[in-house]
Amino acid sequence: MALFLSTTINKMDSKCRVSVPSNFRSSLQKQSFKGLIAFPSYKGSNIDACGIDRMERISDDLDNNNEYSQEEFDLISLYFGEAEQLPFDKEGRIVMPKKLIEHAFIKNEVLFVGLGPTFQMWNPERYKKIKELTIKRASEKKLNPRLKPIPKGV
Amino acid sequence: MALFLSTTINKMDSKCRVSVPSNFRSSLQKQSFKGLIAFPSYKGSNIDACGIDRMERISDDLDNNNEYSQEEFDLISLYFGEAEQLPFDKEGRIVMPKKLIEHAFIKNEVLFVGLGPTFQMWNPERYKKIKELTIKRASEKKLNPRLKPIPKGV
DNA sequence: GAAAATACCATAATATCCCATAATATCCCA
DNA sequence: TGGGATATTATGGGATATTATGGTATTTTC
Repeated sequence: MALFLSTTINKMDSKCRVSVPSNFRSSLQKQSFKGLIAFPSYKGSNIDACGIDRMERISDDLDNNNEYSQEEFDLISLYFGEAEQLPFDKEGRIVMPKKLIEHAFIKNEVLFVGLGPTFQMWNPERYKKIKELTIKRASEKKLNPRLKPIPKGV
Repeated sequence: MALFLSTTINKMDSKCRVSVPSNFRSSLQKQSFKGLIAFPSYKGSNIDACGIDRMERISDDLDNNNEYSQEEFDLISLYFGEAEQLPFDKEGRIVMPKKLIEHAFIKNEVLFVGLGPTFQMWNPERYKKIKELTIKRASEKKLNPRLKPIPKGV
């Protein structure tokens, strides 16, 4: 499974083309669909994305696992409906659909943020603000930013 | 699981390349990603690092564990965005990203400090100062410097 | 046929590879 | 155990490949 890390800012041109960072691309290129799956985040004004592998797994899980509640099932279904399948061009770029551009207030720069199995795309300034807010809230609640339950054997 | 021990100082060249100490390298080379994961320490001006194995476990844990609060999840997510995946070149060097160089005030030397399952990278002079301060504080509080029983699994 | 979408080509900047070398560490066998 | 022979490091620099980013041409779509 892919592991997306680090952040990169790339430019979006007049045709709404954006180069996907090469380190993200390398794992996406290995998958059955050469590109990425993107959908508007329901939590905020950013775009959630991942490779097709993850979507296939979620789909299989949804099909075989009866532990989902009706609400969960409906929510996931919504995701599938709003998901966009964005193929790479020869240069490793994707074309940003208008819906996503509007949802995330993308101007001419896109910030890619790795989140492990998934990643996000942001308007860089918006990301900065949200990040600062997250840190502020965490320090107010005195959350320990250390990765908590250390996984077995580590 | 990797066990990083001892300290080494290596030079960073004009291309920001640093040779990773061979004893660290040998265990990192065995992992699925030939290189290391590095991120700015939240505690101070140094760099925390480990192998991909550790990150994969943390990522899986985050993906499958529902016991995190939203704040915790958001905060940990920030880490993934700040983490850098640094591959070895043929000679066993990594290229230090500008962000990390700035965070840790790296000049032309990098100090590698083994911490068991992880390790750190420092500006050597800064490390020396912090180390002296730590010892001073410990002696003031009359802490017993003997190693306590090592926690299971670490 | 006009507009939109896609493929194709060009290029500077950057990152990576590949080779060279000196210093150090390791081996090996008398 | 000594000490020469061999291998491995750490480090440097030039050559090569890759990236990100334009623009132009060609194909679709309606």
